[in-house]
Amino acid sequence: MGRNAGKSQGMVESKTKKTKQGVQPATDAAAPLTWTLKRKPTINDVARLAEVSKKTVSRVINQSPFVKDDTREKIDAIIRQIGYAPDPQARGLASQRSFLLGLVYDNPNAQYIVNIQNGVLEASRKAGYELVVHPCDRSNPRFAADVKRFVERQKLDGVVLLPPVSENNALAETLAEAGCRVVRIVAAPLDQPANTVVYHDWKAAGEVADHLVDLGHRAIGFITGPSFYRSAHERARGFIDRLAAHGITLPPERVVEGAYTFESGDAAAETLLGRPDRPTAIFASNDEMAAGVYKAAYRRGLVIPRDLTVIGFDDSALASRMCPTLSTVRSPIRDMGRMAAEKLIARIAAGDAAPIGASEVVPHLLVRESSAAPAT
Amino acid sequence: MGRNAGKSQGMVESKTKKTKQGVQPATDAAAPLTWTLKRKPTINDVARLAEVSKKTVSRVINQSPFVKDDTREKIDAIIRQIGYAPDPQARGLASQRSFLLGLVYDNPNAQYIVNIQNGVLEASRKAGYELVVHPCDRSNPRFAADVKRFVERQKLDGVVLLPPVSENNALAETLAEAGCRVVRIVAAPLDQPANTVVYHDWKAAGEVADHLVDLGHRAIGFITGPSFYRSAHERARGFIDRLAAHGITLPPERVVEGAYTFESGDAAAETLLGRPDRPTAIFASNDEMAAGVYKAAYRRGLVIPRDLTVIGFDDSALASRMCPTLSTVRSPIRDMGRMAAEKLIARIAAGDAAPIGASEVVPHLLVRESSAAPAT
DNA sequence: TTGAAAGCGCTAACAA
DNA sequence: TTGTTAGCGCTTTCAA
Repeated sequence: MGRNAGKSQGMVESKTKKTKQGVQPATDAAAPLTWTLKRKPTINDVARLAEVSKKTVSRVINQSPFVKDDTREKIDAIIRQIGYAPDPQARGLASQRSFLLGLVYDNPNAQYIVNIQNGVLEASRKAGYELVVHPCDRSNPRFAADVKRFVERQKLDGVVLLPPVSENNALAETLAEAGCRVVRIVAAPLDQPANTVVYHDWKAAGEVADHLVDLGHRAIGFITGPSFYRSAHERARGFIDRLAAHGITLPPERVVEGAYTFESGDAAAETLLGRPDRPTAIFASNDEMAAGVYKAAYRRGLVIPRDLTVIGFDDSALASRMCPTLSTVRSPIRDMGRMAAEKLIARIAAGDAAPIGASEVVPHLLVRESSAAPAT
Repeated sequence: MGRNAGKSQGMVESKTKKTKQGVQPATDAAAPLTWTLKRKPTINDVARLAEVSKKTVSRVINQSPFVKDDTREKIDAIIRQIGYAPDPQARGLASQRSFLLGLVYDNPNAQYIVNIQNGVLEASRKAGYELVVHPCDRSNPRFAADVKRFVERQKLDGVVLLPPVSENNALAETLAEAGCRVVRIVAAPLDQPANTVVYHDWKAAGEVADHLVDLGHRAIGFITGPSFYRSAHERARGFIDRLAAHGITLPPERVVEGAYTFESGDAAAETLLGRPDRPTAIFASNDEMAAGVYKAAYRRGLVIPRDLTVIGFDDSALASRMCPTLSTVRSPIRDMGRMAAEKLIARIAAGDAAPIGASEVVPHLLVRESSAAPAT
């Protein structure tokens, strides 16, 4: 100890202390009724005008219960009168937080990002948080360190992780260890319920299977997502299991792996439709790929849905704009963003005390024009 | 003065000073070679290890030229060694900044937002800024005050405004008065070049006119954007002027105002195609509406492009995924975001000193499958 | 070229 | 229930 002790103190009485105040009332006695300074009011101004200590004002700001009602009202009135707003930087510096939430993603789907983002914003706004967006690149070996650095430097109060980066357990742990609350949006439960918003794509994929079978399709093609996406697994599992329940097994040549891109959907459909007995229906694991199927069908002169039923997944903007409109699965994406942010905020507010139930989302099938019974 | 003077000083020597340090080397003398503390290193740690004052470290961090090279290298080495990173909150509190950029928008087009956002992120990352996104709602009467409050509270170093809210001069002025640098992305010059990235949609719309005329179209339908969008005006001006240059005047019944939405495009096309002598080509002021035109044509059994040529604007994801693919105008949206952020950062760095040239963007026409000569 | 000391605006620990 | 005091980690005069 004592390395610093006393070295920064001295006979300061004699020095002129430069305070930051601008114009002052002629006497210190009277509190001005209106705020006439250009300078933005600080907690000190509020304290002086209310004739209480900074700390009491601080208590009011932070909703401490240990303030007499009169005192609180008086302070609130002055705060409103002079338009005081606490400085988040100062607040954060003193309390080791930031009043900032983060959104970390590496998903290329713009519509998805914006929808989630809007949901997160809806909740965070309400609670007085601002949102810092932070795309990342899993292919970069330093990406986890980068994200950690971002979170630490900004002292983020919490972070929402989107798939597929949300599926990276190592990252989630790293961030949690760094003292940042994390909520992950994921396709399958892989963490405590308080830390995840889970969407059960497999159930919806099962609905797709039911739908196709109900229509009478037996020759069914399936384009999966890339194997490193959890959602791709879940969608495949739900679809295949449910088909099996109907006594249908997809032969390997009817299943093609796509990359969740338009081009890959086109190519996969080309493969499926190029075989001697082409399927009468194709389920593409997302809308982008389903659009690719449309293209392949268009090129071959096949008419949807007369010659081919096509089902997508995501209900992206595309789905309702295609001609014919695309049957697809809708997830309440924006709601998922909102739920994730709400979880985060609840945990921040409760100091992680209050247990927070699971947030589960079950998407559902929207039948549109691209569905029809197979030609007989 | 003296309101505060002396009241917070005293005989501090005798008090135990509670410093935040964790484990310390046994003696103050030797600087440890590696950083063994759990606590994140601060500027004080760097100063102590480098045996210089805080201020000198600060100078190094802030790239001050007034540091001897040896000193700088020594400090840099230690910074790297212990993995020190300055705390933006503390830095900001002391210097009245935040190292944060803002993105303010009220545009509903997700793809557009994300593209711009990515461009802004590309530039701001590089310069060590993080990005706070802030959608707003012009229909709310308090929206300008809200945005101002946001900018002031967060002490944003700069803000990028997207259209259409970027067209609001009052907002831009309010923010500038609040001391925040603003760069606007706009469809027509309405500010100093340093403050805007201008995209010349009218030129590209002219290209569309040339293209249609070259193909031989004379009966041309035009769906404009909503009149309160600057871009809608510019696109209309460019298109109509250029048609006029070819000696073509659009009769009023061939011009319908849309709302930049899919549905409005559908409805407008319905109107245009429902008239006795329907146009052989339709230029929709954005891709969303062009998709609506596809739908109306599909419903009426018209084949694009055989019966109808359709041109869009924006080169959204939709355009290349439609069947047939849509001829449209591509703006380098992401680049515009990057340019805007670069301007902001340059102005911040230069203290607004260095004049920054105009950033002008000229989009261009992409001819795809939806273009053809009119049937004869 | 460097350093000492005083804040930035707020919260925290402790005391009253 | 309220106030006092010492920081949070950095930059900024001003002086050396």
